[in-house]
Amino acid sequence: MGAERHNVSAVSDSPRRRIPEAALSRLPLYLRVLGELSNETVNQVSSEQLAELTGMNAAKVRKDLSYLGSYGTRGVGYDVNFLTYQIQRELGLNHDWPLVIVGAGNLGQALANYGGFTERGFSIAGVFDTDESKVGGVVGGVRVRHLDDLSQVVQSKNVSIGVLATPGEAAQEAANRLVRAGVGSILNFAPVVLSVPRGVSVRKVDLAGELQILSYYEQRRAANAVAREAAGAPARGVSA
Amino acid sequence: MGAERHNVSAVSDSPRRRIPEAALSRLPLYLRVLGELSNETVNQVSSEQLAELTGMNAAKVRKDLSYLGSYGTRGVGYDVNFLTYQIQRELGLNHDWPLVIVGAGNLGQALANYGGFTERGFSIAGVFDTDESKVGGVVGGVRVRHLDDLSQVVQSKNVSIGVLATPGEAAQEAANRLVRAGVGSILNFAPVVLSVPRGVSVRKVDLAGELQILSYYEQRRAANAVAREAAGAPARGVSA
DNA sequence: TGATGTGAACCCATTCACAGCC
DNA sequence: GGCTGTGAATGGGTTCACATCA
Repeated sequence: MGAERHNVSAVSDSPRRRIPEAALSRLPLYLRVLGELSNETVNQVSSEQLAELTGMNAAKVRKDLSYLGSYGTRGVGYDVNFLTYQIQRELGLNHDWPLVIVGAGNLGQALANYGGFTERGFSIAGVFDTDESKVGGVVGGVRVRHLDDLSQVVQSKNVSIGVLATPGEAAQEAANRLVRAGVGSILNFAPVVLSVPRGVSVRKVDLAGELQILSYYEQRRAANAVAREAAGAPARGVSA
Repeated sequence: MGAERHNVSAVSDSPRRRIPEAALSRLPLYLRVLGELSNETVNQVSSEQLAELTGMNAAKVRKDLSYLGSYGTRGVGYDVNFLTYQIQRELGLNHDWPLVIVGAGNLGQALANYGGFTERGFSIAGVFDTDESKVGGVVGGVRVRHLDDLSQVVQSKNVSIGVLATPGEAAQEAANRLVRAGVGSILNFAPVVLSVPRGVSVRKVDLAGELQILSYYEQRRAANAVAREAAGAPARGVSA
């Protein structure tokens, strides 16, 4: 595929250097911890401390942060508020993002009620469903609308993020509607692999899958316990 | 730190070869797709088809599956039911896993009601909270108990997986209780980095963090659009 | 002095490409 | 002939270790 090495002289230069996916996925974590430090009126923090608080190691923290620019002070550490600002800026969190939730079942309702989204600057522009018995109800302080109104809301409120919380059967069609309405990113809770046009970003959260992975660890732990009992050795854990 | 290189000759050798974390995390996905194929009474599937259905590529699928053993047939593909069985077996899904949910707020209730867990063989052995106004209520068909009863339930029902859905402030203490009660794996929805004894497995689901990552993509998309407008070039998307 | 920022080394994950088998 | 299973090659991510600078 594209064998470009220097992505320098692109169209007026990419708006900002691209952050590696793995590092990007940790920025929200740093952000949260920094927020807590700020509440405790801590002003400076070292990569060592940040590593401790996030369960990472210090070198990784420094490398991750270095993708944002050189915002630390050698011999001192990072200014908590300044670093917070820079991460927010990089993630695009310096303004609110309206989002829509599609699916007003158990999960959709919970997500609408879940304070964590609005707390972090994501306002809920609408909750949608096709089930007439749900339409008209109020969820998370928002009236549930029929999915047919999706496009209108997305456009009038400039929504670019959609949260998909339908049953699996309805997910692909709902995703199509989101895309047609103009949504560019989808957070998918439905147990389905979505097919979307190139350019649309999808992240998937697989709740049952997470449990299945834990099940694997538990099974190993159990098997180890049996093996240990047979041998009489006092080893512990599964090294997760 | 620990400079152990070969962890081979441990106690009586690990009960089964260890599956690389990355491959492990995809097994639930394969499993789900296989389940759908089975419903459609498809008997055989090639790595190519599985790749198509899961959004992976064929080589990755084959390598992932090869960690389980050699369960395919050259020139033919994989037997859907047999492969399903082998993955389930590897993940420890050939028996039910009881779990407890700690936190009966919005998220805890939603998870209890969410059919996806029980559908996949995880029964809910109990829902717990410390809030007296919640204790005694019924959620997901289960009575909410006081957190003080956790240990008793975990032990009598042999629970080894805990789902943590408390507010951040309560999460660490709740995790301590889970561990003390004997739970070995925790699925953590609280916006907190848990500290647990070595040997306990934790997986974290960061709902707000997922949105923040999408926000990054959207911000880039927006910036690209501006740059394109300035140049008049017809490129599309953010290459996510 | 002490902590950042970063090449280089290392390690794990993905992809390639083909031998092996049905 | 066709598809799996897997060594080898590649690539990305993590860690090391140190030059750099407040």
